[in-house]
Amino acid sequence: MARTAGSHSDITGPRVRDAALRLFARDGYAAVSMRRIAGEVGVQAGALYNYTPDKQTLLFDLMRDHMTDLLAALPDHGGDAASALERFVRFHIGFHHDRPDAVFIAYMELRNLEPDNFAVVEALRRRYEDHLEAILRRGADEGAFAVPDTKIATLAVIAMLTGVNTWFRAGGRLRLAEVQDIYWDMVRRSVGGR
Amino acid sequence: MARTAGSHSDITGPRVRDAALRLFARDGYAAVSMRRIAGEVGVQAGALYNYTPDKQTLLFDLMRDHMTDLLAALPDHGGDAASALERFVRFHIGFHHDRPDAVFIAYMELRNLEPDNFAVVEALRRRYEDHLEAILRRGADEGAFAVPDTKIATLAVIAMLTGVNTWFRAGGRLRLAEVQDIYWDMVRRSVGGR
DNA sequence: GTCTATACGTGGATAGAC
DNA sequence: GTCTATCCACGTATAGAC
Repeated sequence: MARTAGSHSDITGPRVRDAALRLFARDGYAAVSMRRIAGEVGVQAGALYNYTPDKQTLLFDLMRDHMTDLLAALPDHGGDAASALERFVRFHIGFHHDRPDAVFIAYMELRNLEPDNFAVVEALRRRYEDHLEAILRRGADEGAFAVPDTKIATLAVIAMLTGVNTWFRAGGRLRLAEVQDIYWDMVRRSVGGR
Repeated sequence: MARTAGSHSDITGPRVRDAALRLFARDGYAAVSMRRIAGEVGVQAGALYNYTPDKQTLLFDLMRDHMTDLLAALPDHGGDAASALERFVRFHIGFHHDRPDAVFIAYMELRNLEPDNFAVVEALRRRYEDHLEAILRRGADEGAFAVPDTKIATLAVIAMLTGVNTWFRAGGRLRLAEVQDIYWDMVRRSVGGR
């Protein structure tokens, strides 16, 4: 309906983002040129600027959208604290496993964001941490958990869970569900649960 | 000792490495130019090549030396498994806290190592993991720990501990010794100790 | 919307004087 | 050992034709 014949903007745009995501994850933002992204998509470098004003915005959009998706997908944290924590652990591992490139970029490329963009992404990340901390604090208040410091416990748990992405590969010794079981066991113990 | 008058090689060399360490940690290997390193040291770019054959070797030397120092500083793992694990936890946090730049580079710049260099650094990292895994396995065999999978527990513990460097700053709410206490408590619980 | 062509800066690394 | 000067490749981004 009223789209110019031969227009590819609705297909090329996502392809630019996909290529950038993959290349940024593999080689790092600073090491990836616009020419290389264009090459992956099959267009010339100049054509990329129909889809992003510049390289920085391309990175920022990828990171912000990843964080937004992450927050939107968070499981409900109702019910008792222990089951809410279990849902969080399994969710974190599963969600991150499904998006290894976006996760890697979200953790590695923070320093390549310009200050204003950094502030936006950092605020989103903070909201994610707050979600977990609320679960831990509720469990501590109810006596279900034994955590001396909920903020530190939050950071420790997230660091532990995110580490899965550095080594887990489908088709290896363990299935994802087994990894989720093992980590849930370790997280539960670490916060003094049960 | 027959050193040429005016020679600074024994002082400029370390200064080149120090500057590279700091700049690589702050902005990333790919984003730091040889000119900028030279500027920090107070020499011209060409002079750097008296101290390193190229930029890649400069990065590699920093990473390899860091890993070598880390392995050399590992505490003895004798005694019972629980106390060996406690020593390891306190050591890891303390050692990493003392060298934030080197630690950051060791984790962030692996992908910028050329294949042969990567293999060397990866082998050293593997030896560090094996040290911890040996403690966990001994504890599991002795019945001191309850870990379903020592390899996963190893990676989980290291990820959790290394995460301290992303947020802890001296002069904040907690002293380092308190952080070590809290993490030792969480690690001990996570492997089912005591 | 994509192309070619290009402006313009900066990168790693080297040559040769001092 | 350090300097200046330079080579040449590659970076981001833009202009204007189609």
